[in-house]
Amino acid sequence: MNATETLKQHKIKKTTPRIAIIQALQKNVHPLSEAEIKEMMGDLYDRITFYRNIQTMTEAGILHRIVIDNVHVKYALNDCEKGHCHHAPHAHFYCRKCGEVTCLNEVHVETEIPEGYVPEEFNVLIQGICDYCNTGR
Amino acid sequence: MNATETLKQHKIKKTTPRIAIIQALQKNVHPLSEAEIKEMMGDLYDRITFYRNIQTMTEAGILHRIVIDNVHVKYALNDCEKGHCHHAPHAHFYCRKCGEVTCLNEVHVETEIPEGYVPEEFNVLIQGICDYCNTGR
DNA sequence: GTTTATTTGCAACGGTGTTTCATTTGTTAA
DNA sequence: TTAACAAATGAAACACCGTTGCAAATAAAC
Repeated sequence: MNATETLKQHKIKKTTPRIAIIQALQKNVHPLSEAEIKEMMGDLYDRITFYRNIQTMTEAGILHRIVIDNVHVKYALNDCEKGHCHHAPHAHFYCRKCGEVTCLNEVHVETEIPEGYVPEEFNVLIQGICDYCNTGR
Repeated sequence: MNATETLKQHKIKKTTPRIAIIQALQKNVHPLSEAEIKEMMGDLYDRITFYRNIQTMTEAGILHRIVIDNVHVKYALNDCEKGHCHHAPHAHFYCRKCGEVTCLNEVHVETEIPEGYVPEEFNVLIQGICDYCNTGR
């Protein structure tokens, strides 16, 4: 599905910066950082607009943020076809060497949640070394 | 165990700011934010020293950082006795209403990690509403 | 095409986290 | 105890991250 269709389907306005962000993410296998998206957007990039659109499109269900730590953040489309991110709750693998994030399969988390607590969202991040970095290719 | 013993046991120097940070965390059931620790430290707080000590003590195995999102970070002692944080890998519950973090039980994560990937660390954050906020007490 | 609501992009701001460096402090060993 | 050394502190300065208010531009609906 192309960027225009995606925006229409989620009922938010089709604007140049939004299309550019979606296309940048579509062109890559892995989730991207803001810097990477910025580079791909060229002149179309504006910091404030970027943050606002990330928020709007996250709320609209078009993409999701992947928080590695309080400094590193990546963005990925919910419907990316590559990997396993079909927006079923899934885990993310962060490679400490190359910094790439890979969306993993659906995840099952088992822990004891105290009486009365109501879970709404599960975030699972696995850190380590990816195959690429591990085997030297 | 008191703060001085903790530092000695982990073989790092006993300094005033470090003791103050540990004591602040010991006095509270829940993990604390920097702002909360700062308030408890009073004059003993210095931003740069704080960040460096968090890093030093994290590496030494005294405490751990809990990253909620790229803006909200909390800190907790590894051996807190309260809750379940005996430094076995555990999940964290973040209450979206009151902002408190609760350390949960040991966690078991099930997902399919691709061939060749070497996991080193699992981070699990569950977001939702805590009992306290849910039942109105 | 005109209207209307949304979005953009600028200015300005506050928070987060790091590096460099001189000074102070803690520890170890005499 | 004191001297000597290594480590930690705190000040200044910097780079990023993320948000808000507001006027101008733009998209969608009529």
